[in-house]
Amino acid sequence: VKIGIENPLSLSPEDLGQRVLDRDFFDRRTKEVARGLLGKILVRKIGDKIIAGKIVEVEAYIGEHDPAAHVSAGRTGRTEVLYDEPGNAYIFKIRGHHCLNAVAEEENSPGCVLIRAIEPILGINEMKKLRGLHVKRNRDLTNGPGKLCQAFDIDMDLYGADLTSGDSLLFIAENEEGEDFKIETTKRIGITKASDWELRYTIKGNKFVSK
DNA sequence: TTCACGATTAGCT
DNA sequence: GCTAATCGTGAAG
Repeated sequence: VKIGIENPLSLSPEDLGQRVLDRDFFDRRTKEVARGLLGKILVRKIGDKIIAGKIVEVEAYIGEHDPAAHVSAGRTGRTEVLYDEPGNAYIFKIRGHHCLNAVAEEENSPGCVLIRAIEPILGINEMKKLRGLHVKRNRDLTNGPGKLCQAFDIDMDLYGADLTSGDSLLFIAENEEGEDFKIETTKRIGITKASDWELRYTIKGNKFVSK
């Protein structure tokens, strides 16, 4: 069965908790983690409701030597979690919008992967409520880092959340029923520093990427 | 305390 | 495609 917006019940919440990615998945070079996260399922639990979607677009921020990374200026208050163990959530605010990252690499090696777009699977009506009436098309629910955080109700309360536990309010699961895809590599979006570095990865041809 | 600067979005033309 | 709105963070004074 192919996972997608046409058959949103093809994954059960119970299955998703069983398929959670372990910490070793994130304990690799940031580029590998970024590419590996494509096609995986982001899962959010809000009370008895569950929201989930397939990751279709990510960007790698590869450490202090990356001029576009927040850690390029060294360790600061908001970047603390990046220096901790991999597999946790790094969340920050930009111009009034939240952005979700998965921390990669071992302790004191502050790489992370920005989740930029998701294909909705479960809880689409809930996403619509959270995003607001002005959103007409389903593809506009989650095709941007700030949009998907709003659709998944992700804010600073989830800073440092453990993405590797099925009991967590936010985690990432294996997609055993996913179809094959090709990865497209491009320049990162919306940055001025190191703007020619090709660290953005998308599922080629997917309609839910941000551009 | 002030100030400049974005890993953005929505609503225009 | 272009741009105004928007606001937390971090560095300087």
